Amino acid sequence: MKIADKHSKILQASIKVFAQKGFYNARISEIAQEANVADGTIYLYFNNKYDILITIFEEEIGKIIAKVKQELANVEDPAEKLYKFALIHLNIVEENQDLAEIIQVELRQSSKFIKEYRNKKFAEYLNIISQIVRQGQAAGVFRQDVMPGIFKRAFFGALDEMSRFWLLSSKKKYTVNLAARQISDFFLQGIARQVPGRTSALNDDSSVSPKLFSDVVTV
Amino acid sequence: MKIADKHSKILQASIKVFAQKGFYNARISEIAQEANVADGTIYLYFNNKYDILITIFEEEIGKIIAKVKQELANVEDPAEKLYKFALIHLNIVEENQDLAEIIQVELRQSSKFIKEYRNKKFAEYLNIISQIVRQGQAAGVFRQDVMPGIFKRAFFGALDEMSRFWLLSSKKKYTVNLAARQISDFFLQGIARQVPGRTSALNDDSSVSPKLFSDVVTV
Amino acid sequence: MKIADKHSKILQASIKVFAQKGFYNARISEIAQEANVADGTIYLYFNNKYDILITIFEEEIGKIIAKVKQELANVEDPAEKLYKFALIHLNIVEENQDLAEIIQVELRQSSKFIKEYRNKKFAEYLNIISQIVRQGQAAGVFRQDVMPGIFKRAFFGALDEMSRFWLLSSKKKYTVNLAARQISDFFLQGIARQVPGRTSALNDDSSVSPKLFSDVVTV
Amino acid sequence: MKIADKHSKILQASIKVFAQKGFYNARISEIAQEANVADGTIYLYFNNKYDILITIFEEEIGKIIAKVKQELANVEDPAEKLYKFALIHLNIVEENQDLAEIIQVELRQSSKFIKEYRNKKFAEYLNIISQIVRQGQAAGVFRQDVMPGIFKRAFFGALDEMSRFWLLSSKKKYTVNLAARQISDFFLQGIARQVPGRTSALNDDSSVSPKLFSDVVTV
DNA sequence: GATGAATGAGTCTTCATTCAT
DNA sequence: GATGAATGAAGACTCATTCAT
Repeated sequence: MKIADKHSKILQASIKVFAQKGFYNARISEIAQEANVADGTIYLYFNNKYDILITIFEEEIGKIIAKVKQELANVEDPAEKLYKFALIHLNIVEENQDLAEIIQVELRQSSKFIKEYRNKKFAEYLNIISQIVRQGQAAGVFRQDVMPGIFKRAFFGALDEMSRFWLLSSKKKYTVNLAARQISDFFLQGIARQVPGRTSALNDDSSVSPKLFSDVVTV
Repeated sequence: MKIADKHSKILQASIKVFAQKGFYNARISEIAQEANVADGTIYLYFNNKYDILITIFEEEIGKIIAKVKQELANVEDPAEKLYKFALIHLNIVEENQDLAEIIQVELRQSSKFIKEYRNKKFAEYLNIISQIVRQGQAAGVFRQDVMPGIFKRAFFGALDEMSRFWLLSSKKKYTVNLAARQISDFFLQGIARQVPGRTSALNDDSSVSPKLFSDVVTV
Repeated sequence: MKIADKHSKILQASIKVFAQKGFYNARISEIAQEANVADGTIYLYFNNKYDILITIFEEEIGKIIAKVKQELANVEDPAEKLYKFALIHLNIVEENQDLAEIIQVELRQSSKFIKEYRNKKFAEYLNIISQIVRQGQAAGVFRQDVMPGIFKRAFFGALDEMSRFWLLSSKKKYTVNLAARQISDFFLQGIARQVPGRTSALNDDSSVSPKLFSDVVTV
Repeated sequence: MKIADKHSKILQASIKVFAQKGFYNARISEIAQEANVADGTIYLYFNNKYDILITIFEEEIGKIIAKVKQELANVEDPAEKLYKFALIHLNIVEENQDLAEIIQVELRQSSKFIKEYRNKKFAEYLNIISQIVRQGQAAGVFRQDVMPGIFKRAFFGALDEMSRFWLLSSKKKYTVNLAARQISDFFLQGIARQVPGRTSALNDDSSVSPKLFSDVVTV
């Protein structure tokens, strides 16, 4: 058996067990059993239990980011790109439920390492969104007063919460397509009914906009 | 010292320690020290460590829901209500950072109890949002094709992710007001620049809209 | 309330709880509740949990010994006395089941104190039996080769095991009278059918008897 | 080291420690030290502390019963069999003092499990005695009015109490042979001096005997 | 490399005992 | 004297990690 096989087998087993039990309630012996190896074997491939978790993040999140970037590469229209991002994100969750569960749960732990790690690695993912926004603003199709740093978090958070809903409930109320379409449209068009002659508050010259920018603490 | 005092003292200490270390890495002895009581005293007020966590949720989340509902009571305009909700939510997070940290981290654990609990208690909170949407739709100021069940999750998720950002970074890039304004405007007006004569995809009669509704699996 | 009352109330409650749960599984708080006093009150009357157990032995066993001695006082015939002893012993067990349970169980603990205590206090009780034997031997109605030191233990053991059987089974197969009669007759007449001309092995001049006495290690 | 070895090593160490300190005062760490293994190792072979105790009973009492039955197999005469039983029983106690101590002390605990267990396993042992009695009655060498259900308990109790005496006192006053001979003779011939023409009360036609049988509550 | 028996540090929890009221 | 809330020492048990085979 090739080394790569066993490394991967343990990783896949860990994803399954961590997803089911959570990191702290997962037992090394369970992972070993799931991976069909001896307990000790795991330590030939990983330094410790925590290292397995980190490796899951490193390897799997990297793959996801790469996949999303690649699939967005040939979409030009920023609005379309945003919708596509939502669709891809939700599809990945749908197809990797165990992994998604782990990322959602364990990446929120308050361990110092996790916090730093999330900041770094996650930034890359979130910045795909802010890039789309900036591109749209440059192209003049997105409002100038939208702050990409806030938008990327809001947009990701919306998708993320939708994902959690799916992971929790076995039966799905909405399809991935519907959710992706609705959410991207919320962010693109808003839910307010377009009243002729009325423009968005975000474009408003009045007191609100200036105030918005004076709210910025740091850039 | 009144019983209520000690119960509360232990709860506050737990919130602090759980937020700092996470539930699994928190030691009962740390909580006891933080609360200035003996280890054993904790067990006069709580059945076990897990019971403390549950009690935090039960008592604190209840307070929050009550507070939000009350503060929204005298706002009439649905759009204004949505903005207010965002503002209140973010302010509560800002003012209860330890508690917010715990809710964000521990309420995602995959324990069966937590899952069920979250489903129940959280539904109440999310439904504040969907009520606003339905009210807006009834008043004709929100689009009819917005699905409240998706919207409430998207809107909450956006706020929640923004909160996490704050909890992670010590220095805040954006003020609460700015974030609340931006996020509620994203959802109300969308970020797409209003092109005269163009209507939202959500209102579009074309292929997209019909497909949206055929996507609904369950209502 | 008189002090004596509370001391006694706690003792009676302890007997009940110790009998039900055993000494090690009995909780001071249970005893307090059963005695209708506060936990702390128990320590006004006893030094510690173990002291309660000791006191039960001291006070109650003393009463029993006195009672048995008194009831046997006006019986003259040694054989009748033996039967009477059995009857009284079994009746006391019958009427003080909780206490009997405790004596049976806890007085066998291997604690150094208990061992010494049993040796001392118990000797007094067992010696009532050996006195009867010696009296019978002196009167010429009991065999001379019966060793009172062995007999007292055998006779007591027989009654004790019969008692345990009663304490364990809720429904009684045999009456106290029947058991006392049978057991005392076992020891008095033996169970072997009397064959005319045959004498007991105990009276036998042959190899056995001399061997019996040469077996004595210490007197 | 073979698994059987360690299982047995822990069991033997437990027997020693339980005998010395009693079950409740024995520490797992003491057993581990005595067995020359780590504390945790014990839990590879036993579920918990109590399980060790149960296993001691299950494995050791079974051995004893088998041994007694086997050694009695080639004795024909019921009276001789009774004497032999006494001898074997006392010899086993002599040779397994720690085990005997545990059986005497812990098997009397009032735990529900112990009670049930004792009832079941012990019945088997006691019934060896009642079988001997029935055999003797069938052969016409034991009296018909002896109740085997009472006799077995009386006879066992006598031996058991004698054993306890040995376990408590370091120096032995009597040899095993002497005690076995005396006790079996007590039960076979009785201690009353045979007066010519006098028959046992058990055979008496008078008021006593009929009363005996009317005392039987259940058969 | 692979194994899995063995390790022992670490922690929740219990409960006899104390002592301020 | 009586209370019962508070204490904190003590111990069973778990499980990540090691290492001899």
